[in-house]
Amino acid sequence: MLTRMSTLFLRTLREDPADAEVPSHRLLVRAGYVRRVAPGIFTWLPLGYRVLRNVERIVREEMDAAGFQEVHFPALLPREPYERTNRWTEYGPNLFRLADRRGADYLLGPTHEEMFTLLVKDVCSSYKELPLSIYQIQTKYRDEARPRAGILRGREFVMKDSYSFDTSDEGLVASYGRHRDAYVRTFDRLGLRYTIVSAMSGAMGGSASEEFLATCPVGEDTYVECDCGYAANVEAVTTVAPEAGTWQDAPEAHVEDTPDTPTIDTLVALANARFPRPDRDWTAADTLKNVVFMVRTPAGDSVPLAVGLPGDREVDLKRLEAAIAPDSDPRPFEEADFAAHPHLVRGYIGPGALGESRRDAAGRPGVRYLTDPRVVPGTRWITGANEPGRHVFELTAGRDFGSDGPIEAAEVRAGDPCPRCAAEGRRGVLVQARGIEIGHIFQLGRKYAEALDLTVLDENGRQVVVTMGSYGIGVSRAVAAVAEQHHDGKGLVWPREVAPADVHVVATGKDAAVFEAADRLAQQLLDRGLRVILDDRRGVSPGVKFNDSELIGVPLIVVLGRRLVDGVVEVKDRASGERRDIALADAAGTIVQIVQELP
RNA sequence: CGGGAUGUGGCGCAGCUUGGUAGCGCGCUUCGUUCGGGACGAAGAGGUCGUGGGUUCAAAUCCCGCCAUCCCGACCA
Repeated sequence: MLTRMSTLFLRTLREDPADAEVPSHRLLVRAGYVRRVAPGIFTWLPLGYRVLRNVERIVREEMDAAGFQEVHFPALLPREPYERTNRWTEYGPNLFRLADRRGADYLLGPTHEEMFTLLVKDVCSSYKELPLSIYQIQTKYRDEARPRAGILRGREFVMKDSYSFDTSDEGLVASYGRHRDAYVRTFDRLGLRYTIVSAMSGAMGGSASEEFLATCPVGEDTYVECDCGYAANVEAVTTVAPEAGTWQDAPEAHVEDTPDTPTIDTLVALANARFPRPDRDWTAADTLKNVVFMVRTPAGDSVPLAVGLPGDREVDLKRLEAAIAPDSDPRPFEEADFAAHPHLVRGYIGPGALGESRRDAAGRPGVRYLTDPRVVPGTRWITGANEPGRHVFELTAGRDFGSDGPIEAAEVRAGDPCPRCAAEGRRGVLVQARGIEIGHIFQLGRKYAEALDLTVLDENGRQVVVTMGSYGIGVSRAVAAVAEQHHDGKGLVWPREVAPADVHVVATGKDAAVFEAADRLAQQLLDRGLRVILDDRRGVSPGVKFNDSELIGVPLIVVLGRRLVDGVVEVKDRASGERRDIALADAAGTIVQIVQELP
C-alpha cells in the first residue's frame, strides 16, 4: 500500500495534548493515530487504525495457527444469559446497560463467557466434538470507574477472547497449554517485553491462572519477581513461614498495663520504655495485630472475620479478598460493627477474644480468626489483652493461643523471601515491578458450564459437565503497550510487523526531479511488496518532514534530497538512528534487503 | 466514591488579584520570498470565555449552584 502524505487524513501536533499524561497516549495523539471523543473512548485515524489491524492480524494468525476457530458475537446482548450467571447483578455499575423500545434490558458485552457457553451448548452434544477452542476479536464495553492513560484503560476497547471446552481436567490443562504457547508467540511477534506471572483467578472462579504483563513503569499492575525466574502478582504470592519452634524455655505470658497505646507505634514505644529487653529493642514485628473485617458470604450474609498478622505489616485488601473466596467484599470494622461486638475492644483486640471455638453464652460460635503464616507455633507476641489499656506479652502461639487457620492477607514487600527459592533451599528475595496486563489465561473450570447447563454425552452415554478455559488478549491495549515500550524522545518506534508501513520515503526541497525520483522509488518498493509512506508534500520544509517521519515511527526512513544529483539517497534506521548512503540506481533492492533484516 | 487541579478560536496557553475594546504562539487561507532539522514578510478567516443564576451602569474577571475533563487514591473477568 502506498500512502501519500500530501493527501493523508492526518494532523500531527507540535505540542503535547494537555490531557495526555502517559507516553503512549501523548504520542499516539501527537502523531495523529487516535483522537479522544469521551473519557476512555477513542477514534482511530488512518495510521492508528492500520496499527490496530496489524495487531489484530498477528493475534488472528497465531490463534488460527493453533487451531482455534474464529467466531463473532454481537456487542449488544440481552440480559437473560447474564441473569443466569448472576453477573447482571455482580458486574454492578461497570456494566453498560440499556433498554430497547419495549423496555427490555440489554447490555453492552464486557466479556462473553455466557454467550460462548450457550453457543457451544447449542451446537455440541457429544464428547466427540471436543476439545474445542473458539475465539473472537470484539469490541468490549466496561463502564470503568476511572478510565485513564488513554488507550491503556478505556471504556470501549478491542479484545480477543477465546474459550476452550473439554470433557476432562487433563483436557483443560492441555488446552490451556496450547493457548499459553500461542500467547507467547503472539506477544513475541508484537515485539513486547513481558513477564508471565502467576495470578489468582479472582471472582471468575477456577484454578490455574497466569497474566502476561508487558513490563512498563506506567503499568497498573504491580507484581513481584525474583532472580530465579519466579514472578507472581501480589495476590498469588505465598508467604515463607519460619520454622515452627517449641516453648520449653519460654517465659510465661503476662498482662501489663499499657495505657494510651491504641496503635502499634505507641505500643512499641511504651514497650521499649517500660519493659526493655537486654538483647534487642522491641519492634513492630514483635507485635501481633488483630484486624477485624466484615465479609459477605455466598449466601449474602455479613459475618465478622479477624486477621492476625505481625504489627509491621498492613492487610492488603486485594490479597485478603482473594484469600477469603468464596466470601467476598471485606471491609474494615466501623463504629456500628464494634458496637455490635462489644467483646472486641478497639485497639486492644487479642487472640483471647477470637476464634470460632469461643462460643458465647447462647452457644453461638465466636469470630472466625485467621492468622498470617508467620504466626507459627513457638512464636512469641505482644498483643491485645482485650481490655482497654492492657496488652499481653510473651503470648506464645501453640501454647497460649491458636487460630482457625492461616491466611495470606498481609502485604507483600520488596525484600520478602522468594517462595520458590525458599522451597528449594535458596535465599532469593522478591523485588517489585510494574506491568500492563496484555493477556490473561485461566482455567475456568465448570462454573459457567454448570450455571448454563452445558453438558455433552461421554463415551458411556452419560451427561458430563464441560470444563472450560478462558483466555484474553487486550488488542487495543497491546497497541498502547507497544507504544509504551517502543518510543524515544522524537516519537514512536514501531516494530516492523506492527508499524503502519515498512518504509517512509521523504522527498525534500523543491526540485521536481527529486519528487519524481521519490515517486519512482516508492513505486518500486511497492512492487516488491513493501508498505510505503511517501512524503510528497510540496512547500513543506525539510525539518517538518524529518520531524513528522520520526514522530510517526516507521522503522525505515529514506530521504531523497539535494544529494540525489550524485545518485545518492540516505537511509535511516528509526530505532538505532544509524544512517547510511546508498546508490539510487539499486536503492529499491537494497532497501528491501534492509527491511527484511529488521526485527 | 474521597482528595487535587483545570475549563478562554482546531491545538498549547496568557488575561481574572485590581470589573470597562478578548490577546499570544502554533495551525489554517491568500500573495511573494525561502527550501537538509518544526523558514520569512504582508494581508486575512476563525471565539456563546464550560453552563445556569446573582451582584453591577458594565462580568472572561466578583458571588452562588451545576456540568465536564484530567491527575492521585478507592474500585476494576
